[in-house]
Amino acid sequence: MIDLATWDNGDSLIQIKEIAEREHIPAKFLEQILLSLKNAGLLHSKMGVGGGYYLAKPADEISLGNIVRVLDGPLAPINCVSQMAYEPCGCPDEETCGLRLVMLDVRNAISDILDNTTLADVGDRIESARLLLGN
Amino acid sequence: MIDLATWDNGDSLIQIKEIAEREHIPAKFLEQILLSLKNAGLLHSKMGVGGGYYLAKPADEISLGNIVRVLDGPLAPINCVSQMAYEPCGCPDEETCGLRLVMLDVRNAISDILDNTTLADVGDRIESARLLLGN
DNA sequence: ATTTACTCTATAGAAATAATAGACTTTATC
DNA sequence: GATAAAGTCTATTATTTCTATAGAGTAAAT
Repeated sequence: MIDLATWDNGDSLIQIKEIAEREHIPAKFLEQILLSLKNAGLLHSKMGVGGGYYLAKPADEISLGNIVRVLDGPLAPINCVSQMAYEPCGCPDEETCGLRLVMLDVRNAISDILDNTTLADVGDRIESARLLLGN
Repeated sequence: MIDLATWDNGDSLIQIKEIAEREHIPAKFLEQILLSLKNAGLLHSKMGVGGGYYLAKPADEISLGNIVRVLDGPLAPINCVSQMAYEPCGCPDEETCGLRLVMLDVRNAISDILDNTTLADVGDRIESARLLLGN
């Protein structure tokens, strides 16, 4: 998604093969990943000659949280503190479970970062890093 | 470890079977977990009749970070931002990898919480939660 | 008609996770 | 010294997840 946001210039489509080469990912593996992101509504695509993928929304409207949830599932380290996939964990009392209280803080810390960082923000950070290194 | 810290009254040893029953964990499975923690130096034990486990250090000197690293490995979401298990991830340029910059923030946010929360802190939070709920 | 490129489903291999089993060692106590 | 209690150590299994590969199918441009 970062690759797509980086190389997207508004009108051009980007092909699996292109991304696979740039990012060193097996094309057939990438294919499934892109398909998941498409089915989740984060990407659109066009079939046939000259086809390819493009972001479904502007880069500043797609957060890393959106993407990670699609590809890796819940942000929470344990399910009993997950917003999207809550499951009781079987401890004696969830309300007063010390581990759960701390892991909820962890989940929120992760979500504070990933849900508030968009693909556009990532692009900005890449540029800053390049400037700083003189590339 | 939280169970041990909670039920530790300075001199008594606690047995696998006891913890297994309180926390609903298969005893044979718990056994291996406690053994790992022991081999990592976080627990001590005594064999034979009247034996059991006890914390190797006071509860306020054992952080959740210590424990999680022993049982689950690195805190980092990806190895290229891990302090304890760094590995290159194969992206074109690590220095300017946008994903890596953000995931480093995530790793640090997790570590800020887990490395600064001790078993004693967890005990305090459990008590506060109980008071609040009137238990 | 042909080529390009995405779509969809199945499958395989490796690693991690959760759990189980059994033989062995140490120690207290009768 | 025999016995029972309790931790030690290694192997093995079952399930799931991760990473990857394969191949047949569909859509669109030329």
